[in-house]
Amino acid sequence: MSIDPEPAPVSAKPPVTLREVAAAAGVSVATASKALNGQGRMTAETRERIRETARLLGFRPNSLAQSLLRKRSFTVGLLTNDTYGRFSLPLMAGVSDALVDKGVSVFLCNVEDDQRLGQLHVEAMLDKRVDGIVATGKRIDRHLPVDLSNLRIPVVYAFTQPDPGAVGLVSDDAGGARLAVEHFLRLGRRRIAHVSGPASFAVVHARAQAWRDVMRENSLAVSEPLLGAWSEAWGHDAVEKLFGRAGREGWPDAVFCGNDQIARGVIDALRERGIRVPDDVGVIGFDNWQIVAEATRPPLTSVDMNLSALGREAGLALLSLVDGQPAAPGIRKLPCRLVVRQSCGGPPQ
Amino acid sequence: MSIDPEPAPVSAKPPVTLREVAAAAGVSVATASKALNGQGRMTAETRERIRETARLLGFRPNSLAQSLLRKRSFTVGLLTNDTYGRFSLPLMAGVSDALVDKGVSVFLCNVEDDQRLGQLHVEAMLDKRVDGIVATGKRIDRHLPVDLSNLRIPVVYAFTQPDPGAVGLVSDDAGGARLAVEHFLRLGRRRIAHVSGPASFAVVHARAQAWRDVMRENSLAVSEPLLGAWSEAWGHDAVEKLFGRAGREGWPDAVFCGNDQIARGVIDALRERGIRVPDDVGVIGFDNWQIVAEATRPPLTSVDMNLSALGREAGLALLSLVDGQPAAPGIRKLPCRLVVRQSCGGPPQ
DNA sequence: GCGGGTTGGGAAAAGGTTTTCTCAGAGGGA
DNA sequence: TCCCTCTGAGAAAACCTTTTCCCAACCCGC
Repeated sequence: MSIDPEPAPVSAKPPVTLREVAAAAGVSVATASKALNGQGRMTAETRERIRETARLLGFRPNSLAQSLLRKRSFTVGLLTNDTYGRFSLPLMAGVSDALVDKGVSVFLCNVEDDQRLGQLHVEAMLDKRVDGIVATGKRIDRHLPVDLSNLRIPVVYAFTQPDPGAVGLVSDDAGGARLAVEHFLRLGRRRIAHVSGPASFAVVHARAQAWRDVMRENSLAVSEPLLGAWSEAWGHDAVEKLFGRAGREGWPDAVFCGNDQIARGVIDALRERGIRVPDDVGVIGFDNWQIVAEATRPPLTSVDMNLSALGREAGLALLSLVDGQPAAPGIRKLPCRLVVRQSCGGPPQ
Repeated sequence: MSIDPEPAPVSAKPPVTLREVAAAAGVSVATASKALNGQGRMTAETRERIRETARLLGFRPNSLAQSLLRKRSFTVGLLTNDTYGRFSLPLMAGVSDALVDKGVSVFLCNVEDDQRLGQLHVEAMLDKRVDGIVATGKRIDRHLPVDLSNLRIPVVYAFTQPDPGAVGLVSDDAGGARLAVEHFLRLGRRRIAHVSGPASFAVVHARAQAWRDVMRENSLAVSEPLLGAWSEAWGHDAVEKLFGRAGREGWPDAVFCGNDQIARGVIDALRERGIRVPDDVGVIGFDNWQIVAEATRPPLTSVDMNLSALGREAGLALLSLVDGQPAAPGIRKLPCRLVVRQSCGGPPQ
């Protein structure tokens, strides 16, 4: 009876190293390295032989060793406090997409609103020598619960409040609002109301101001915006306020909403009152939260903040910072786009 | 006139190394390393002095160097194809939370449904010597578009179809469905209908079967489940099918829905017909998608799959695999929980 | 035949840490 | 005094790759 050999863990053989490639090709590691990186001088034949050997052996350079030497790890950290992910996820996907092609990987760091967690993540990333950090959040007027101001590495802020002097990317909320209101105007609507979220949000004011501006530019009467919550329930209440009065002559013929949930509430409340959308009243939302916008009856026209493009831009901006290109500090605003569905009358011809 | 010195890039001084700590403390790097790691033998006084020096200098060991030596990078990869993130995000947050405390960071890899992207991400992770991979998806009966079967490193599948022989974690859909149906029964409902998503989803059958089982165990008549789409619109249609017939004696007194969107559609359609929820008909959803569940009128009781707990478990399972603990292959099901709101009559006392 | 340039390739250091081995000195027993 | 054992600490190898420097051989023209 023989003792069984140690049962091999599933394919546990270690990765092949440059040294093994060199040995197999009968050259030194230095030559092997140069052959694979297109550096140094050697006969084309030697270079090709080494390359072929590496290919055959399935050699892949150890990124850790490379990073140690180059002082560049080809990783970045992505900080977020948006657990729910409605805004973060497209953003994160955009960052990751922009970077994966350049061989840069992204550490996911969910810091909630927890100082300790933030600290923990930042230290872990620093220890792992990330080349830079993208900080994202769920609103652009709040800081993440971490201090990124004195790091050795570049930081880009996307959809969250940047430190002074840092690079920040946000969506152009005012521009997005203009898109919506001007769309209404092109369709011939004139009495355009605005229903939005809590006054504590900076975006609420930015969007309301743009709405006001466009109305005034077109010499239209402008009332106070209705500010409440980011909820369907508030959409219902707002309809009561707007359409509760007897006599339909004062009723709006369009409602521009601060987000899609409010718009959903508005549309449902209008239907319950027998007011037709879009025939009697047009509705436009904000966020273009697809699953909500497509479930309203009729489907909701909405402003899209292009968050994955924002993420991509943030990733690229960080990369150029890492490469040492100076970037203009300050906040850069990226344009929104209007996604036309059926809640404000057919698209203009 | 003197030439200005090179303007220092913002705090560009490199991190302090062990060598510097050793020099400052007047010992060798070997001794310094041992002092900080609690290894080796030296006077308590020496150890303390070195520690103090390191603290003063803000020394943090270079994780890359450590990883290179220990053949353990304290990073794992997180693969997902759920860009929208409704399921992925809590899962991902769970994985990350479980691991950050152990000093393990998580690479975010969004592979969409793109083979090439999957390949790219997997190779990047392998190059960076991740210790293991968590694969997650948006449904448990589909593979990710990557082959993880012959990797050198352990893989755990969470909420996606595992390779045969691998470790997989999913929610207990049947158990979740039982929770819902049994809740109805406790409240005295007897004619419980089931409206769910497309028959192409495995979970649809698992949930429907559990519904059927509970009904039969309680000697209740069971009809065919209504299978359609995962949408509000289908919820409306299903109500037409269930409640369209004249004569309310055959009407259900409860509807168990395959997800929250269907439930939302059902509730809205019932209200439009003047059927009261929960007085006439109770409704329970699935997924506990908070933002939907809380916006229905009345707020929706729903089955929660505990996805962040699932993520946590997946992270821990991967870690023990990485540590060499053998794990039983196969699929482990984690319990769901019922979140009671107001759509099926007051919570049982 | 010889100096100078070129060509192909290797040796070695560097990056930061951990770990094993070695060693000098101190202390103790005979 | 001699031998042995401990104790505290350092030297060096190892992890894997890149890059700089160096060297031997060859070719050319004179």
